[in-house]
Amino acid sequence: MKKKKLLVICGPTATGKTSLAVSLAKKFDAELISADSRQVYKDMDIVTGKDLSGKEIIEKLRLSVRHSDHEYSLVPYMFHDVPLWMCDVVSPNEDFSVSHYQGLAGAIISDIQNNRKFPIVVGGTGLYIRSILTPFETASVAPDEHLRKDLAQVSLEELQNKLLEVDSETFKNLNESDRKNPRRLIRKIEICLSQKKLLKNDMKTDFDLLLIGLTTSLGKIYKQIDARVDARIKSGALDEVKKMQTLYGFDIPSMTGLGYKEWREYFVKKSDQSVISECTQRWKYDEHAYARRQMTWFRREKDIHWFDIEDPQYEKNIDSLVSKWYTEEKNSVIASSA
RNA sequence: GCUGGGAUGGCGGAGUGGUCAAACGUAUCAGACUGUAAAUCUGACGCCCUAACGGGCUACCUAGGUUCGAAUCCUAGUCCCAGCA
Repeated sequence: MKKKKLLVICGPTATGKTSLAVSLAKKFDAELISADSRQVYKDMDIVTGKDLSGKEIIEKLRLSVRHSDHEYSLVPYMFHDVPLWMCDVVSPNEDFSVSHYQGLAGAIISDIQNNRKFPIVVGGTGLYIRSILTPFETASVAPDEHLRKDLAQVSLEELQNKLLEVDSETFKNLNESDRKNPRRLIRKIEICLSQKKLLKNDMKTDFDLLLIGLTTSLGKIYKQIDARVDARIKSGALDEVKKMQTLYGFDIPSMTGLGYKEWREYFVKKSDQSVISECTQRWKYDEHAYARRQMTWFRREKDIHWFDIEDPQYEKNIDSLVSKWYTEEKNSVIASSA
């Protein structure tokens, strides 16, 4: 049995992943799947850098996918002459998480692989990419809103004790950092309390995989980020924030994204000019930190072929790598699942 | 020119005789991570040695001084800010 091809383009923000993906998709007649935890939200366009002017939909590719009691009707945009999936899939106030991504993007990928050419996953959300490559079982344990609400009031120490009581093994396996992370502790408790029977191992996928990472020095990334933030503000980012704020407020997950959360003070407290520059700087710094976090995630992922975008040859090098991979036939040795 | 306030680690900003290499915040660097992931959390952060416990050196504008001991008190100087002229 022939393995199915999947190309992944990842790396920190502001390194030109999308435009690389577009040119590769054109060349190899592929479809793009965004791996971006923020671009899944409708109407959050300028701040998240969606850049979907025109927004023409490819109706004939529409795909209906069921995930945790919801029916999602997915459809790609025509983006620079290439189909682009997983943008605008839910409203900002709708539930969305890795679990959704794993289900929806997974379905899109098989659909493309079975019926058309091949998919290119492109984005900077490491966990989402991970969920495609090795889907995980605990993703099926849905949040328990009651429990979360209760535990939100509880002190760190109490959370630790609670988890210790519910499942001491799990607690002992946690590292120092996670033991001090309330959100993680709550989720662990949630999983342990759920009656769901879980498989021990992650499910395995068996793609003919090529991972490409784009990067460069942090200093250069910071410069890129700063310029991009300024540009987004010029194109009306603030109006978008204001609109979202009026519609949803600042207290929903989608509003914790970079470029939104920083404006809370400006829109809620005092809206004078001096605050604008403070918030803008804050936004830039937060993006810097985000790029760093992305790097620490991706550094740990094995099998990524890294390219420095400062290298004048990088596009050429990627091109030949992909061409070689694309024409190469790889047979699956063990077809495994679950 | 006079009067008052101030000068602290990359930045902001505590500290007013010992427990201060100096709270806290922030930037920066590194790390974690499996239904909030652009989220959440952890560590480092004057220099040097040590695997670590720890130790050494240099530091709170500058120069002197008081004191067993000073970022903290005194004197002079430099610069900054505010009020007066």
